[in-house]
Amino acid sequence: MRFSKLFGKTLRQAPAEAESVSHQLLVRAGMIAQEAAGIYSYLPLGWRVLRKIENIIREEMDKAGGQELMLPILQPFELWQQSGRHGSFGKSLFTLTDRKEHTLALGPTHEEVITDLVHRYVQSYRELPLLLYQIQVKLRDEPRPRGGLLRVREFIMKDLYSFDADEAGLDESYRKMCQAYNNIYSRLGLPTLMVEADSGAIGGKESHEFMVLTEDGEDEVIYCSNCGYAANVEKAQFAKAVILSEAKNLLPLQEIATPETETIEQVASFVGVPTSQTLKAVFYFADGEFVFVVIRGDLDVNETKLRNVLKCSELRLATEGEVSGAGLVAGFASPIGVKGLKVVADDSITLGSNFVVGANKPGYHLRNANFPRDFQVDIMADIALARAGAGCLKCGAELASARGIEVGHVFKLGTFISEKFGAYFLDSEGKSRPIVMGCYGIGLGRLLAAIVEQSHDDKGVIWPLSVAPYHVYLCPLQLDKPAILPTAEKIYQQLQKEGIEVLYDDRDESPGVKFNDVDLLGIPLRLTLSPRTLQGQSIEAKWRTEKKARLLPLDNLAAEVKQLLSG
RNA sequence: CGGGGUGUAGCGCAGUGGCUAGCGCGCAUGGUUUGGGACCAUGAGGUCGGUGGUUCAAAUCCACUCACCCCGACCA
Repeated sequence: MRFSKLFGKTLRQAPAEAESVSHQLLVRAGMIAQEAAGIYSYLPLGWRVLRKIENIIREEMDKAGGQELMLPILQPFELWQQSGRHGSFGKSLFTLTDRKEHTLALGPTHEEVITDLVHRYVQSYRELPLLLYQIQVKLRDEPRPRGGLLRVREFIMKDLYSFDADEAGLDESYRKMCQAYNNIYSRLGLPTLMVEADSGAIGGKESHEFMVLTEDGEDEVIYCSNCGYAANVEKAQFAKAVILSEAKNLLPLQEIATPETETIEQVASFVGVPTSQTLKAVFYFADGEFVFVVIRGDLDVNETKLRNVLKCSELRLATEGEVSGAGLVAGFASPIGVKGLKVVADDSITLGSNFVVGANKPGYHLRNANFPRDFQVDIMADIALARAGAGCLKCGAELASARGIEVGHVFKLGTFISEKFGAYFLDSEGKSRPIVMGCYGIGLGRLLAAIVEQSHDDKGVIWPLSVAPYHVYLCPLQLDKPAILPTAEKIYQQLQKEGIEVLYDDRDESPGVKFNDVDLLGIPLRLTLSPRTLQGQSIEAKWRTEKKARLLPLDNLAAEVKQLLSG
């Protein structure tokens, strides 16, 4: 490719709205351009990178036994009613109305379509297992697109769906996919961490995410460097310390005046106990129902866990008005004596005794509250948020925290979707059983952005060879000097003839401009031809990742370059 | 949806009521340059996000509205 003909120019300054490193660099390099919030065009260079990522993914999916197909983006809304997931996807589901006033959804994912498809074709266990995948555009009306390509509303995603006869088959498909994912990340030069995850709106049981650890990641990962336990904070479990009160026995309830103590910290220090000796009350609205949540004072509520135990789709904190409307006194609320409200407790309230709780009247708390002596709960579960410093549930070592970009997510779906769509098969004994499903997604654009986030310097992007838009940047200097241009042209032809991907900078620009552009674009190997090098019948070769250059003889250059690229 | 911010040339920005809206980069033409974002000259490029209002006069003041960004909520 001749640089002079390339569509998309490099920019010295990134647009003001670009905040994340990958967003800035990709825009400055002329690889992507924003059209609207969370909607981007890929320019030729960016598209080349994306297609390379796509091909690597495709190769690994095929190697794992996947079969590629193409599914519709326009989907009958009825499919979503049939699966019941229109509720869990909620407003993220784009919908439109056709001329016959029929509602269609723009596919945010394709479990519905593929299960509906598979149920019409698969009738026997002999046809299983089946691994089907697609690489195509998905649309989600995200509440807040952000970070350039990191979170968008229109994106290209590889999604593979596995169909197995039983749980053991699913386990095998799941294992294969995890292996394929690790192959993909390794070919992309992207270190990832596999973490336990919540399955969210997709649904299902076991689920893992693949995280690229970086400070600007939007997810938080809790991990144990001793035993290797790692989980998204949404899912992370931890060992809750057992708190022993000074008194060994359960003491009688005692009301105490606690003026102007609204927060747990104020209450604890006023009464003279640690926060772990108190109980905290938090109020939510879950699908329109008021919920009273109680948790030990030193812990916080994990809203994802709470959502899961409540099996609700919409969850938010209750407003002050709703709290007082429920007959509660904010800041002094108490689980003791509540009537007619759903009470959810974290199991930490059983790991201690003689707690301080609100008295449900302003300015007063109660000492020595004990469960279940003094109050009852409707649901007791782990709904606590893990934090760095807590103990690992598996080995007891101290947990740590890091931020990450989610570049892959795999789910064991089970049979809930196949049952809804009547995707049953006959097993070897002639018995009808639902197909056991899994799904495995990778966002290509996010992957591209994650590579940049994780591989760049102050000059620009540093592409790994496997996805670089071009492998070689051919850079003649002083084009008006004798023999420079003809020699460069000849080299360009030779390299192309040998199948080397070369970006030929035929522009009449100063050396500084060219060098800065190639660094920004992140092309791995730079070949510089100047009167100086030409005098010795040589050309200078320099890797993007290295400071030092070396001279290569001009004759047999293509072979030399090939050697360098393969080595 | 709550909080904060920004909309002036392709990009970055200046311009707090005054008549012809500027600067840098980029772009075009000519010339001089050439190993890390050269220089000179000339030039093209603007419904100042939109609508309505106040005023003799609005990029500038007021109201409404739209778009985009950040934090939170939410979300693979």
